Amino acid sequence: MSIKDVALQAGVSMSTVSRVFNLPDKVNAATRERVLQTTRAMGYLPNASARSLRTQRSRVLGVVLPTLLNPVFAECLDGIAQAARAAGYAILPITTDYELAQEEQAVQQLLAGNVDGLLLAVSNPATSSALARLQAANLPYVLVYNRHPEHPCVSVDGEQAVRDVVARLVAMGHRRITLISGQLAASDRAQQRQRGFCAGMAAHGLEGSPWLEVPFVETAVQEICGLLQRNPRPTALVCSNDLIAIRAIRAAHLVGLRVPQDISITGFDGIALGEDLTPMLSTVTQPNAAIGQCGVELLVQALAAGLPLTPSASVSLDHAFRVGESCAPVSLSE
Amino acid sequence: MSIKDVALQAGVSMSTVSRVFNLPDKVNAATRERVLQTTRAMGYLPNASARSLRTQRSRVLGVVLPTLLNPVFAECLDGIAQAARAAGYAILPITTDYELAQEEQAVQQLLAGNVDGLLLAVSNPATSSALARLQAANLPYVLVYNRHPEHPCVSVDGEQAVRDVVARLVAMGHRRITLISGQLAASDRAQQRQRGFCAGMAAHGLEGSPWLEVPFVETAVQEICGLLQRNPRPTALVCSNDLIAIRAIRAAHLVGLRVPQDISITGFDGIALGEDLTPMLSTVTQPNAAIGQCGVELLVQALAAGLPLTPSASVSLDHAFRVGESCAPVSLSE
DNA sequence: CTGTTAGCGCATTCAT
DNA sequence: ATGAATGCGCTAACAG
Repeated sequence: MSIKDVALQAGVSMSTVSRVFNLPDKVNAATRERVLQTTRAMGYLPNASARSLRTQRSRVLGVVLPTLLNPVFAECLDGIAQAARAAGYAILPITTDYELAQEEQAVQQLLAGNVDGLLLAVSNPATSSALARLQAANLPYVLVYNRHPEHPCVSVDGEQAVRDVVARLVAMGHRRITLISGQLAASDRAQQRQRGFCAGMAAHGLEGSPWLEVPFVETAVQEICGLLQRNPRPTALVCSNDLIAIRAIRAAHLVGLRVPQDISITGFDGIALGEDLTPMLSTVTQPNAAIGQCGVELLVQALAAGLPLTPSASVSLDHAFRVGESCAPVSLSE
Repeated sequence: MSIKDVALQAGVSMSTVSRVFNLPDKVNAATRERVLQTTRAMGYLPNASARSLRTQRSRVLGVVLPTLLNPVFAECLDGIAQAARAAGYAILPITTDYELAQEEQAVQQLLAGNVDGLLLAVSNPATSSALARLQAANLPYVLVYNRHPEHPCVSVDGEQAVRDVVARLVAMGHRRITLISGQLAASDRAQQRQRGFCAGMAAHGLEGSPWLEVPFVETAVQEICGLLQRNPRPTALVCSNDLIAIRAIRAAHLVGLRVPQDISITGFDGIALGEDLTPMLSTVTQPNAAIGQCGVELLVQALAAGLPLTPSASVSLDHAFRVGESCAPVSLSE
């Protein structure tokens, strides 16, 4: 059923019906009421495709994220959804599983889909061909979580955050600290955090310490168990995200170590669940929902202004350290 | 840039360009190559709005879920995304936060958005006005997680599952078993599980046992702490989902009870994370991704056949009990 | 195998 | 304040 049917039924022209929806002030109050009555009675809904075809805008924001199985991104998407709804935009989220091919495909699909703008978290802004394509299309976009001087980004300073974590652990007496990182190639966040770790260790004359890369969640626990059974074992693990930290806690228990008495473990991301675990996760918290909200706001602003977003619009949000229960001073017996 | 520009550039008609994309066999191989060359060179992408306006199909499936902050639904959405992609469909997910008004709005938006079909998890299929609207629109849809004889559903038998859980606990010697439920009004799943609990208790002559409703996650830990400090306290908690179970474990620790030595705790849903917790969550596992996949397959089938989905297409998938570490026989001292 | 044409549903001139 | 006419980009007859 189309606007035409409504017009016929209400005894007005198509234009009038259209105006009722788009420029309600421009139509006589009585007529407007009659039309609205009719549309309700008929259950009429304006066709989104036709509308965007005609106006060249869709009031839809595309969202590209690695995965929703990591609560970080689910929380961020939640923030995006809220802010978008508040601004009168719908969202069209696509996940990429950290795969470049899917990143590209997602951007392609979104470009063809008439979205008005894009929020995305890519693996690596410096090398992303998806981003290049986006810029070529001249569509407003903003990166979330990524940091790069040539793109508009909403993020936190992960490098500094991890440096601080190391300092905190050192202050607790830890010396043998190991970084457990996800696949370093998979994201600039992992690299950022690794840099922070190295810098933090170096700052305390501990630069010799190694790190462990656990590319797949499935085998993470096992690999960490291996690490913990070496001699001497680390007294603290700095995990590059919360999901890894949870696995590290698991691994510690499996090899008979108590957290935090025998080993300290920190995470990164601040997923909500971490707060209800036992031991409560000590972790760097990012404002995940706010990152999404901020991204949407920047985008909507740019759309309203009709201007593309520049790197100078980038925002660095504050992180914090949640003092949980998974860290403790190194025990005297060490 | 439109199909027209490509046609001009390639020296063919619009129809030919269109056919290259839609009926490639129907066009001369040489011409096809030339056109493809041109489209690539120009960076042309077919406009999705125009296409769906013209064809009255979008190859998009709408998805309505309560929230993605609960990993159950994130896992399900992941399954949906995979299956949809495999079938050549895109997805358009919307969350409702368990609110009826948002459910309705979501369906409305999706109906206007030219989706070809819908997957949804509603609060209550029996009373959902969103569902009624959907049926009126004659758009194929399938419910996930919900169970109702008058709708096509993909779900597990939550009632039976909880009965089995109760039987399991009773076999371990537990008598004082309490159900910790989310907001019962918020979903038919919660009600289903509660029925299973009552039935299971009754089957063992324990019908007098009460349950605790914890409507908000924020206060759940506190409320459960209160429950655990009563005298006599329950020796086992049956939680109506995994997120509640995790909070229950937290609560137990806060009041000084060991899990499972002092109290047994079970969950429901089988979120992936539960397997890496310490203690590993003992819980009813649902095949969350498979539920989504199955829903998509049913929907795609129906779309291919051009027929709406009937309640008789409903599928009940198997659940299982994951024997974790959060349950133990009631201790002798009890 | 390819081109011409019409129209999907809507918003927007321009006219009245 | 309202109506008639046009075209957004595309696909599907139909014609050749």
